[in-house]
Amino acid sequence: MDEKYFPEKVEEKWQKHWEATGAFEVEADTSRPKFYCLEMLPYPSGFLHMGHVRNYTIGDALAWYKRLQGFNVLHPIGWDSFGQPAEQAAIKRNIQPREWTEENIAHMRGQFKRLGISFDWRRETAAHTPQYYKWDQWFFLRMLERGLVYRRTAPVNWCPKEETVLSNEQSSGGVCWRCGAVVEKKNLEQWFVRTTQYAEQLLGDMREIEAGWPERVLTMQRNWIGASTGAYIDFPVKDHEEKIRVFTTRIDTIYGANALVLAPEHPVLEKLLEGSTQQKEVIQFAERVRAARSQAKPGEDEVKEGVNTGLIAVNPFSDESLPVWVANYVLIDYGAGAVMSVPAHDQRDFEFAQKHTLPIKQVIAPITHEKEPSNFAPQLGVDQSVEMQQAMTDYGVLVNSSEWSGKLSQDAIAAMAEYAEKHGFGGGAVTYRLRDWGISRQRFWGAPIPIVYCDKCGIVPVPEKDLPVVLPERAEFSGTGQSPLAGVPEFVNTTCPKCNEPARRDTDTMDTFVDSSWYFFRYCDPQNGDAPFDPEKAAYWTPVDQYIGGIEHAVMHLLYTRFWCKMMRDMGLVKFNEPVKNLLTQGMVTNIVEGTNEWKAMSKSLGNGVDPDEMVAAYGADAVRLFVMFAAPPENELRWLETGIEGAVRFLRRVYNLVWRWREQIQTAPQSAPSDEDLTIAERALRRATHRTIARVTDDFERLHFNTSIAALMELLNTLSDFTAQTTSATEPSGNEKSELPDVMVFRAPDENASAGTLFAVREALEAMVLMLAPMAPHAAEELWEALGHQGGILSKQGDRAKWPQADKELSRKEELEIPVQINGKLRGRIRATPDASEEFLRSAALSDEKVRVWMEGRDVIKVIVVPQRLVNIVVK
RNA sequence: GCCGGGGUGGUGUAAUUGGCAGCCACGCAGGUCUUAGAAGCCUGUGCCGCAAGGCGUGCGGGUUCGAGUCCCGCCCCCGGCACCA
Repeated sequence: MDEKYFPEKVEEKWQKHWEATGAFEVEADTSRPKFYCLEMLPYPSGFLHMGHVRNYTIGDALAWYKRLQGFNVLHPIGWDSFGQPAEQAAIKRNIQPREWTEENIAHMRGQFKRLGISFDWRRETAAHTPQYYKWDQWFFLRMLERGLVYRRTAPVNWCPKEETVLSNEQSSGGVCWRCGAVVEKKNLEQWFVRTTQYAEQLLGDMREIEAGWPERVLTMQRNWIGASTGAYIDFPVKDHEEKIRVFTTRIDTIYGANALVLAPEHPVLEKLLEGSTQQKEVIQFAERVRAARSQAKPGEDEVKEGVNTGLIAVNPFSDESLPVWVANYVLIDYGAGAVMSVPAHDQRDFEFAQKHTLPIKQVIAPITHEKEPSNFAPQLGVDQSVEMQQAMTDYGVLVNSSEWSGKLSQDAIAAMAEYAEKHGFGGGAVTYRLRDWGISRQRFWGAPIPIVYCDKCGIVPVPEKDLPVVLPERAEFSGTGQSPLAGVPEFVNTTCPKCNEPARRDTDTMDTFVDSSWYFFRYCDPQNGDAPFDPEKAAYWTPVDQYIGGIEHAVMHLLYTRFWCKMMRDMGLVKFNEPVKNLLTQGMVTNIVEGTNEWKAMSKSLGNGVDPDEMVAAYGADAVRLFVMFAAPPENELRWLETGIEGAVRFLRRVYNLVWRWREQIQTAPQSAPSDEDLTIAERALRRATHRTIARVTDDFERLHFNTSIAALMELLNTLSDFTAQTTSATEPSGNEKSELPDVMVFRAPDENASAGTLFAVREALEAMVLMLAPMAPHAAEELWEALGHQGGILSKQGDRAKWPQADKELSRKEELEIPVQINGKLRGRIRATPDASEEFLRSAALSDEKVRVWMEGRDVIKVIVVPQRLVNIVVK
């Protein structure tokens, strides 16, 4: 140990030690409790940014804490190394994506090591290696067998900037998740994963993770899945066999239906309109709508427009004839792609009816307190299109609804669905907003889809023995909107696995969210050549105990990985429903934008980025990590403040100096605690402070309140500093020491005759503090732990392995309390008492306190409230 | 519009169950050391007031001996979704 704290030197020393001793390497061991601590894997963009530093620092703190608590901790890292930017770099710098990606990984790996993040590096995986993406392809084939992957032509989201298809999740809000470009609609043949098959489970199983996931994320997923309970109804069409199915949540309003409205793309139209004079008009209308949509901006509502098809449907409840319309406001991929239009009770139908002057019929009356449903006599005409200003969408009482009139909406909804089912024209149903996951990407840098197209045999899956379908080393990146793989003949041209005739490979690659859906299972068994992972090994480590990452993946990655887990469960690979027990979404790291007073996420374009490497060079990794953990709770925004890091270094230096000062003397401290009588008041107080701090910090770690645990450690340091000052002889340091080390705080030597009690209390405090500091500042902690006389490192595998300190319950209670005394709720005095003081004692002590008496003069005591250990409140009049 | 989260000093924040509002840190001010500065150390720092004291957790009400915390109404900020039938 040097006299002065040199972070660079200390950090290098311990990083080498960890590497040499394999300190963070773990194996499954059923005799020990496990803890799987996982941070979302990074995209290898080239450089770690402060957001990464925060993410991995949080995870690392937890990993250290759990190790010290005796858990077998899996803390792995890997790379989300497929994806769009590698291709852009290829175009821009004339370098192949692989080269670019691997250079970036090498650099970022170095950054991680300089930060001292405690990964088991032997388990490192990268999505772009054939050893990894082989299993993406394997999963694809397994899902294909199970009907969970299928190919179809569908209108898909197209990012014009990246020239590829996006999933619904990736184009949420009408913009590309990565580049922000406004997405267009394109009709393409694509591979889809049947996520909708698990919609119900994706929603229902949330119960299992409710306690461990942020409300925000659960809500976002719930909204995204969007379950809607209602009923479907099949409407017969006059002169046709086909029926038209609609979905509605308001079957109680069915007597108010004035039309059926279909989405322009509805498949049933083709048959129904065959030979009809209206056919042409409907087709033209559909074309017009599609053209308008491909140029529409997100958030802009179209004007409701439609055409009458001339078809007539029959309301199965009322036998009324209803015209069948096609309109732009009905969505093909939600519900049944058709609705019954009830303008009186649905705002959209109302607007449509106004536009096309269709009749409006009220069938729900509002409930008022003056009129009971039983004696409500509707005096309503049939057409209210003149009177009504907007739709009445509330529940109410049914009117104008034949025998259903007089029922309440809630009751009618259930009864009418049941009636429809009984009579065979409908029934209760739940529909979901969630759509299937389109995974085809017209990109080069991804896992090739293991499919071959043969003129004779059609779509043929690549046999498992031929996996992986390896990505070619190079391709041309022209930006033509077609996959670059299509321009690589040696890749495209192959033979059909079935008939051996010439055939063509699928030239799309998989969405990179496929890679990240199961990577943390691969970490459990990263070298496996025969399977994605050994289910037994995964059974030990998974599910993930704590997952940490950004909120931006609330719906995309976290929904896909939940789906994947259920799919793997049904394949027998895992035994649970949910892959992640606890989720922490960390907040953004922001910095002030120069010339403004706005805090915004660090970014190149705003010029407010801070380079982690520079910070580590200037202050040390430990100080950077400590500040990041201290400045705000993990979920909050973190405002970057250089003065804050300086504060963190100051704290570390003070701890360091204190250890330096005591390191020799405390070697002679007694091994077991002296009895209370052998301790001075100050020594006892220090011991109590130590144990109270242990209790607080432990509790804070359990709740992931890292910022308050650091505050508690700072308090202990302040207490220890005061204690040290008191027990130190008043002699000044010699002039020599000063001049030799002018910029170091020079401490006076502790009293050479320090009592055994002092030495014990100080050592206890220092050891506890150093160990509790290890999660945030592991390098400094290691150095100090060694200085305190321990060999082989904190995680030493030989005997002297450190354990998280235990709080002594008795000691962590306060010896004496200051109990506030209030008069009529206002603080007027304080009394001293032990924690076990009786109510009676507190009461009389409070009433006889001098300060309190002054305030009671001339007034009557009405009541005295005594809360033991807390306060006394005297009510006077 | 619907759903979710939030509003506490100059700043980041803290406050198991309703029980001393503001821990810890940043910043600021004063002091000490120094030829001077930096660093370090010490003291102070919610607002008003010389003080006694009063006021104070977005606003207005309520429950309670007692409310940052619970209830009702409102305002504002952030995030998500949005023609979802």
